[in-house]
Amino acid sequence: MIETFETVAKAVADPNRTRILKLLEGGELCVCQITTVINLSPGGISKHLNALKAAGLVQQRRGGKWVYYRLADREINPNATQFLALLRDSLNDDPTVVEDRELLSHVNFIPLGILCAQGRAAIAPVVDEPLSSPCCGVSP
Amino acid sequence: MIETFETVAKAVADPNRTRILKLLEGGELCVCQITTVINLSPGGISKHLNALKAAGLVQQRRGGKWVYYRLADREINPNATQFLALLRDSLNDDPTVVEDRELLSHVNFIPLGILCAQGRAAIAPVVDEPLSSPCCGVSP
DNA sequence: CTATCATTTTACCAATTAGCAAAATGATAG
DNA sequence: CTATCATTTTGCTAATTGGTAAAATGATAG
Repeated sequence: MIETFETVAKAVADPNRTRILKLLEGGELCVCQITTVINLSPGGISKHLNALKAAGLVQQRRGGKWVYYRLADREINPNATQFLALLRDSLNDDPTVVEDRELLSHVNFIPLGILCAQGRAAIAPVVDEPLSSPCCGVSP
Repeated sequence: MIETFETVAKAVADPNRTRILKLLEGGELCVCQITTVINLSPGGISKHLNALKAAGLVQQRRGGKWVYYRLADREINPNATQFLALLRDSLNDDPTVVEDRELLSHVNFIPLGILCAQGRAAIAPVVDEPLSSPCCGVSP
């Protein structure tokens, strides 16, 4: 029992995993979408997702070619539910979380086929553009 | 910000530290009381307490020869407050936590001077006695 | 001021973990 | 069936962490 609690707390105690959980608060995502936003190797993301699943924090579903993850809705583990509730009220103003959400909003426009193939390159131009660079059509 | 959250979550994600926090829910305790119940080396306990303090989960107070720790009451860190609330509703039926509380109830009868000097030996006879050993005055 | 004693810090070891690259898996499309 | 492609698993390395023993600290009592 204390072991279960520990598993969940450990799963939450990693910044990349909390970032993933905060992303999933917006609804389910496929692995390559998560990978694009968090910017780790696919293997690394998969391992994190596995840790979250083992803790009962997320669930999986295959849809065609892709695997989608979402926050656990079925109550597998009461500890997990409580941690998810805590997390929902936390970090909403965290710069990294805000940035991830912003990036995700761009990612959402990209068809999965293209996104999975190209990864971050599919959105790179948007990413590197800071704010008000004098672009396209400003008078010489 | 996410770093603070991570610090708190990491602090909670260790079973010996959660045991300490659950003990402190009953009120402040001096280091040697905690050491006796958790049964780690003093150095180890001190390090755990330091991690909890760094996370804003506990506070310190010196009283004469001894240092007392308690759950953070001043709101140092909103994350910490939330985790403490979560923890208060968790693990209350956990065997280890229950056992720790039981042991603490015995420890509470022992003057600190004796407890700090003798450590677990001061309560050892109670600890090893299971339940109904045929003791003192049962007919031959 | 010195000795004592609770606590903290330090030095070190064993175990765990996050990360990547590359191989393995397993589903889909032809 | 075979090829492709998303995801997972598998070594492997570097870094972190929990534990102890022992030295250092710092307050108290004589």
